[in-house]
Amino acid sequence: MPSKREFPQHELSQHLEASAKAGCPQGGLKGLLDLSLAKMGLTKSEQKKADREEELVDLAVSILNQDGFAGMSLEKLTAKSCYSKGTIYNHFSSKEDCLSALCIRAISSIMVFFKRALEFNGNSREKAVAVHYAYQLYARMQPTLFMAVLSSKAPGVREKTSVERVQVMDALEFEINTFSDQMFRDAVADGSLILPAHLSIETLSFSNWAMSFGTNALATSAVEAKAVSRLDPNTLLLQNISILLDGMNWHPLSKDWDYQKTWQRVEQEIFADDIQLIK
Amino acid sequence: MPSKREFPQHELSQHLEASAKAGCPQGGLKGLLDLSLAKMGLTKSEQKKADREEELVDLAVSILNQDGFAGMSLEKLTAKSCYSKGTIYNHFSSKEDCLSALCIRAISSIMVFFKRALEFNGNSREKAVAVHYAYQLYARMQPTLFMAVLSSKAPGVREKTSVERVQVMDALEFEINTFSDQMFRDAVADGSLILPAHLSIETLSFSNWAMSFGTNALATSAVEAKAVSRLDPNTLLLQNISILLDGMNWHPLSKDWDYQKTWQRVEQEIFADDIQLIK
DNA sequence: GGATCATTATGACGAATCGTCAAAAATGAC
DNA sequence: GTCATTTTTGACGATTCGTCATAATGATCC
Repeated sequence: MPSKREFPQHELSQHLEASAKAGCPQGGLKGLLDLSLAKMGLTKSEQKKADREEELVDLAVSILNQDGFAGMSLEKLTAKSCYSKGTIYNHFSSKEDCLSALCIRAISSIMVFFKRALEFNGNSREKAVAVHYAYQLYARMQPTLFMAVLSSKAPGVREKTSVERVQVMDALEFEINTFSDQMFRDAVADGSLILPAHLSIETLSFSNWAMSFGTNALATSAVEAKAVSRLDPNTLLLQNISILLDGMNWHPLSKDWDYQKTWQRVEQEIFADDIQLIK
Repeated sequence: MPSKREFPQHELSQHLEASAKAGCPQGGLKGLLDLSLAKMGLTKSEQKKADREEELVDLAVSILNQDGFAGMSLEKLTAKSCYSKGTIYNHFSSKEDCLSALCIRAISSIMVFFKRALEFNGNSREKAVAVHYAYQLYARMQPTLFMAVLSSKAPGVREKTSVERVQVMDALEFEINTFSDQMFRDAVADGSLILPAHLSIETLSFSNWAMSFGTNALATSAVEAKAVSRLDPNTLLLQNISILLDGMNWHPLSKDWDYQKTWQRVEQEIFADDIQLIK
């Protein structure tokens, strides 16, 4: 479920989008896509609806980036789109439902990043490092969206999300989960990681996630805090992950390998284009 | 800044508080406290205001626990208190300011827990484990409040918080930060922890925080998620922390010491009363 | 084309919340 | 008791939420 255009607001659309009613009818190259997309059981009207939802989520992302989490409202989305409130509520059953749609977009994008990271040419631990790089990169590119994913887990949000969307979210979570587990399975398979006593693949996979999430969340939210600002943001995650993976005894250990170098290689070889957008 | 009564909603006040206008005048044992409290430069009216703010934060916590994060509103707080909207806004300059007050309450409580945990009788790493236990215990006792602390770091919230409160928050953060650093300094001092190459006290302290926060945040928010539910919630944090501290080479390593036992001892010897409230 | 029915879009509406402010009440000084 | 200062009050306009009767659009059949 990769999205067509992911980070428009970093380029030039900031101002374009601000002038209301952007991206309304514009049936430009849609026609070309119709053939390829309509092939799996989607009627023309369903396809139209899906396209519009894509547009609306794009708009919602731009509102989120502009006005922050609390500033996001379906009222604004209505104003910014060329549709009326009723139509908006036809797509999103509630504000929370819209938030969940944003999260689905975010998780999908992260998954795409992860798969790209996995293409890094290196040993199993280096690949894991590459995936962490991807996670951190996304958190820096889309800080608000990154944090919003957590909010969407709150009970109040989940309750007000349409059942279909909850299913999609759960499916995505399962996918990303399986992906993470597989990294560890691969490492065990190639002998670079030997399962410590009493620890399962699932436990290692989760601790790996918890550390990465915790580091990115704190780095994103608490940039003004001394605890974070006193450290180097570029290598924060790498250092934390290195300690953790050393603790798992995942070879080669950080004392025997220059993961700083790996980190830089990932940046240059896989995400050179994306890192440009930040700077 | 310890709060007078911390976890009222777990006992019996759920229903009591629901019936509106709770805890209004009730000048019960206030008189007794006046003497001791009024000693540092607080006029009588300032003291009165501080007392009322304490009451209001109590009420706000109960609303938060009842209606969740999004359901919290100063309108409800007004209705539940015996004051009018103007008075409420006299205490909290905005909804976000009130949220920050809640976070100050939360962080203060966590700090109290930490100090209690530090009294655990054991080696330096066991003390660290005890502090993690305290953190996890608070997250379980006050899940919404625990997550709210993160939200209060968002720029939109910080901007709308009164300057004095921001100062208090920063001071608290510094205190908790210093506390964490000190644990590592002590460990280095007694020889159980030797600083790994190129890693500072600050880095270790932060990675320790990131792991604990990440684990607790995910365990709190994603309880329904497979990635978390498939694991044992009681030992989740201990396992993650054990891997991390092993990675730091903090002795005794987990293979040489039964930290599971330590974990249980902390529960029984330090937090026996509090763990009762959860079960 | 035109009649008929189904689907979708619209925006007015009531309710909840936000934050403000002029007027009323309380407090305190003399 | 009087006056000045501080505090409290609740009515108010603005914003947002989500709903729903009505209008517009589109599909189908004659």
